[in-house]
Amino acid sequence: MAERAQRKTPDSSRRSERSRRAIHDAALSLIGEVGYAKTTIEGIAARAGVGKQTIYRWWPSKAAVLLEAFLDLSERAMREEGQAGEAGKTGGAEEPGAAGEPEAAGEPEAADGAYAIPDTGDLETDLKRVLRATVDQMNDPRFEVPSRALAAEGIVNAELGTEFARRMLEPQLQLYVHRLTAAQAEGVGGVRRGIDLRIALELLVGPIAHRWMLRTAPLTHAYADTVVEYALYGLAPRP
Amino acid sequence: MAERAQRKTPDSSRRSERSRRAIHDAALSLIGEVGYAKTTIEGIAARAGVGKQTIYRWWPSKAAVLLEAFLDLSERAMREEGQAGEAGKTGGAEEPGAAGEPEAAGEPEAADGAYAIPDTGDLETDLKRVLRATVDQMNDPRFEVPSRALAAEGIVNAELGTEFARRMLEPQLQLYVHRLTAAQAEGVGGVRRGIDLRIALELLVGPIAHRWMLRTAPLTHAYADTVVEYALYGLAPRP
Amino acid sequence: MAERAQRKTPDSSRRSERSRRAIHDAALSLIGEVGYAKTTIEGIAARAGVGKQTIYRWWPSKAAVLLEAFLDLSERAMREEGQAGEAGKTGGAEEPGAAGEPEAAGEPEAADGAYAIPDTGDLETDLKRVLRATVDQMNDPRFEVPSRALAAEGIVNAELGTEFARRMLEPQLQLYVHRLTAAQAEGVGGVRRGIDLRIALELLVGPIAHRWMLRTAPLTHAYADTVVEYALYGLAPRP
Amino acid sequence: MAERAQRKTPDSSRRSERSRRAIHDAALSLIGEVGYAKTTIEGIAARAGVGKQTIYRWWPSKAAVLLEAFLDLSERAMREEGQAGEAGKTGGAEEPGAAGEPEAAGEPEAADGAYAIPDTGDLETDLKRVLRATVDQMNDPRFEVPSRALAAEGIVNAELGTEFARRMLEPQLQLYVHRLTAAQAEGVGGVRRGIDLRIALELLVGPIAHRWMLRTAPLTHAYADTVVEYALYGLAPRP
DNA sequence: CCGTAAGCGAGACGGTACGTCGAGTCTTGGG
DNA sequence: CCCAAGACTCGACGTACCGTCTCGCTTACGG
Repeated sequence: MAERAQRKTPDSSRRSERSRRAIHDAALSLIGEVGYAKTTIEGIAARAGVGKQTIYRWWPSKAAVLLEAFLDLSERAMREEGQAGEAGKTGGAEEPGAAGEPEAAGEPEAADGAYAIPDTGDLETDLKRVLRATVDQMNDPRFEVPSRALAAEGIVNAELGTEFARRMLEPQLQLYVHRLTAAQAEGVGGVRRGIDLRIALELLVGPIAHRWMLRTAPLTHAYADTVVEYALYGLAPRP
Repeated sequence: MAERAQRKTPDSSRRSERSRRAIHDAALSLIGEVGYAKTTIEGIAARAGVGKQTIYRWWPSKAAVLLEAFLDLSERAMREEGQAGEAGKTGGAEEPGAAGEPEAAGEPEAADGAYAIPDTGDLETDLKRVLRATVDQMNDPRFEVPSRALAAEGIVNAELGTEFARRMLEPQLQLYVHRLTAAQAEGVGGVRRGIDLRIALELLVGPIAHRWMLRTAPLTHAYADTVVEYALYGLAPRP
Repeated sequence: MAERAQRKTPDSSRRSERSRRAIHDAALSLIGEVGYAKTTIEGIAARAGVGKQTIYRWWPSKAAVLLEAFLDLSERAMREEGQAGEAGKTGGAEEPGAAGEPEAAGEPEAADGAYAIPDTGDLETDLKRVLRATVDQMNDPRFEVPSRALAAEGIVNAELGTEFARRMLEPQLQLYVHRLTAAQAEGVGGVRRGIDLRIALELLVGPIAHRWMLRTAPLTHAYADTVVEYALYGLAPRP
Repeated sequence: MAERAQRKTPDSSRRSERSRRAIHDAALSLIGEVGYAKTTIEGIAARAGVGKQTIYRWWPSKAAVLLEAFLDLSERAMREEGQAGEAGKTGGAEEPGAAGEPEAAGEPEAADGAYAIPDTGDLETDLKRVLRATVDQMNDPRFEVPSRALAAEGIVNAELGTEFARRMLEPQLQLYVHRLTAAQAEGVGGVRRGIDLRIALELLVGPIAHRWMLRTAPLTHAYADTVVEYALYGLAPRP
């Protein structure tokens, strides 16, 4: 989306990295301060000390600016975390995915193997750990406003929604699929054969997203734990 | 929301029913035609043959107009359906709630008893029936655009989101709770004691909502069925 | 203008005198406070504690309300003055004429003879006296704002302008004509025969009005005196 | 007035001359067609094919637009006239001044010397000529509507009134002062020494303005002539 | 003496214009 | 040719009043 030109494809090699950064920062800070709806392109340009045209030249819409800025933010956040912590704790899921593909800029993305759901052999514990991390991230105010803005935009705007899902969410969701695949291979103590893992994943992640969306009740670790338990063992009485 | 005044509480007994209706209709048709973002208050007023002030007098925002119009639509749709069909088929869930209250009166929960999840004694079948109906409704183009618009607005705007959930979704969700409560009482073939029914419900409805939101894959009856099965019997191998 | 009906001539015998008065007062006070342009019918109605329709029923325009209110004011001012002073001093000219015909209400208008330019036999002195009074009235802040509003409206709106001139100004101007007629009869020390008195009057009153209109210089008694002298004896060197 | 900024002083060097012209033309034509009161900024913008903001950016009010447009018109009218005629005929007075300055430059008095009251040595004749021209201009329908609008606005709005007088009227009035000064130097057949020329001028011009304002009688050449005669030789019998 | 038909206060209504904001495009001057 | 700056056209915002139209209510009259 970043590379999409506006009229006659500007020469991206001459692009000012300084401006790009300033626009990201301005966009994120403004959205944090006044909300997405009241954030304007003009406002971003002014705060970034940039001409409006510089934004229009490189991005097709306000949402695209935010998406890129947010991707950048997540990536940076992840890198910091990755340095000092171990990978397992990191794995957010749902909203603010960790391993977005880097766009435009060329920094190599090492994540793939680095950020994975840990496999202690105990599926239940592993899933709880990851889902708790996801819940934490969703509660992090730094991420909440932009996440909501992007999710909202994505619900209504299919193109951006797809982009958002592909770049932010899918990488995370794939981690689940990996872990569940492993669990399915284990036999006992894992996941039943024949289970569609994509749907299995949604059984875990859907309820979290639902509660986040509707704000019907707070998102807590306890909630995450219960979701994992119910999903693994079902609602029906065990025979 | 209708009674909420704007500046110095207009006299709602003098309110023109004709205008209210025309505004609802204009709002829904415009949103269907050009989408929520490009629908303007000015446009609604023009199409409804109404002064802008008449909208501003009675609603605080475009979203509020749409919410009320949509509630009205659902209600009418329900009434029609209720006349010719039986209740079981009706029970939509997630998005476009069926049992909106008559909106002039203020009761938050109006699922008169008329609209309830059927209880054939077979929980799995009953849930599949309802979830399929929900899926159908989500795929109904008449509802899709406004639903997405309201959901998007609700994600970002907590006040409207709460209102939306309270008036559109909760009545439906309560139906699930009722049915699950009955199932829990049954003993065998139902729901395990000790299960938090609110969470149980989210296990069923969350995945549907998730897929609808992210558009990762089409929402089908088969999907609904699978979700019910996984939720009831768990992902783990049965002992 | 007051009697002109709006649609189907309301029954003026049932008219509320209380409202009429309240509207006059509200109109004058509002115009004094915020100026004519920012005075609105709605504002007058609100301050008068009157329904808007009551204004629209009896007056065709804001200007008409003001005209009537101002006429009323002048009349009352005159009556008060007339009680305690002698007539000669009173005679204002130009703008806020004294002897408007009373409208609608039936109070007898005694003015005609009462308010006249004094005839001491010395034309120059008499004219100075009257012109000084006119100047005083134009400088009276109580009259200035409404006068200017009405004059402005009258310049642009011929109908109202005529009405204004006829009811406010003409009575005053006629007084000049009377006095000049007498002066013309006198022979020496008066006005030359063959002089068109209407034009003579304008020679006296025009310069005052001009200066009032353009605000090029303050209106003073000295100015009035000089105008009288120049008008009587001409600009050219006397032979 | 054009350079006066609205909020944060736009850069007048970037100003679009095309728009300025279009706005002038639109304003004058609309005022001619529907009158000043029914002319709206929105209407001017629409007819000029210009955004409203472009008007609000450069002018503080509708009246200011008209003033500038009218100044421009007078200037152009003058230039045309000046090319083909001799100066004497030109001298309008009162309302639509002839010698507007080029307005981009700021000199308040631009009567280059080119436009002056002729001095044939016969003051009476000279004054009649000029006053007749003034009368003609006041009767010219092209000028009447805008003149009345500006005069009306100026009566009520001191700031605009002053501006109007300074830029439109004063240059003309100064011409009178020049001519009268010359006349005063002449001795016999001119103007008496000791006469205040400013007041003398008002004696000539005031009556014309008065009659124009009140519409009490038509403005004719004969009237102009009579005014000159009365003013020069006085109303009183000559000894 | 009692209905009934005004005038009245109140204020909702369909409109028009206001003055402002921001979108997205275009132009200018500087690096 | 990118960029900052910002003027441009356009369209929508939310507000203020317009002049018309009900509403109840009071008030005086005429059957």
